Amino acid sequence: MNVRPEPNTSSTPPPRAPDEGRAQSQRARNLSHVHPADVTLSDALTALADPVRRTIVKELAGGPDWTRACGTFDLPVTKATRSHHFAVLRQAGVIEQRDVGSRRLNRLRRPEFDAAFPGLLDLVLHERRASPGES
Amino acid sequence: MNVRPEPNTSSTPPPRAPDEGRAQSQRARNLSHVHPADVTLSDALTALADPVRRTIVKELAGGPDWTRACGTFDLPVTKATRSHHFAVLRQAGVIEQRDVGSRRLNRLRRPEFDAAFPGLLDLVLHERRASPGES
DNA sequence: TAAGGTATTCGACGGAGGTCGATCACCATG
DNA sequence: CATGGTGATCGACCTCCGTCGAATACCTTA
Repeated sequence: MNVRPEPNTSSTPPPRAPDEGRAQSQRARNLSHVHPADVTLSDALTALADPVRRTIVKELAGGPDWTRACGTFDLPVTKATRSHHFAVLRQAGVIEQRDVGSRRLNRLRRPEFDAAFPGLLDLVLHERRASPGES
Repeated sequence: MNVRPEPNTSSTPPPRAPDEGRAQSQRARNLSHVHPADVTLSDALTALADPVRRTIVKELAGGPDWTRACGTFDLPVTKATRSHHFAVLRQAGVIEQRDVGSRRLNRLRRPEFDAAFPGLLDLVLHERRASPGES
């Protein structure tokens, strides 16, 4: 699980917290990212094999970058599980996160992830419905 | 886990057991296949998330169809586990199997699986090495 | 400072799945 | 028929991981 300097790969200029120029907060310091290029195929497939995580990815692709906080997703799990899934997606290079105020905004790493695993995200985004299986 | 009539989708004419025209043996009757079109994305991703199964897929792609029996693969697991993995790949629509004599020959369902999950097999076949991580 | 909202962390639980040895079924030879 | 080879099945074990409640940390607003 490598961690990169993480240059600004965003397609849209990300919003900033009010206290812009100050030192990183402890919360932001704990936010470690992994670049898709450093992710194994095992980790990528495992991350996207979970239906809850695929729901997150699909909802995230439905809107602009940096507009969805973790709590705004419609998921059939509690806060703790939700937080776990976001961490897995982040460590698998699928999403990028940034703290703004008390919320944590998300972005789907479309171009970088596509470069590392061509077609994989498309497969997820073209999926009819999640797995649980009712119409 | 649907089971289809399974028409002959092979690219190469598959070999036949010596007793060609006879009734299906019990062994062949237990061999149930699932067409990739009937496989969920969850099952496809889960099947290919395992390093042992990806090794099978890659070895299978390295030679012609219907030339590799289950026992001819170089896998770090016992017979029982090996048999389990082949069953998972079969139920996920990744491979097709056919009994010839006392052996069970395999075929990678390249065109059908590609049609159902474009790019997914390519991702696996282009993977540098399996996950365990030593060169 | 207090209160409320957002999100992570911790510890525990339970189920799913990868693994194995042993056994069994089937096929092909002597 | 007996033997050996191939592969599936069974039962058990164990680890991983998805899940949760509770506690904690951080931010914002009053």
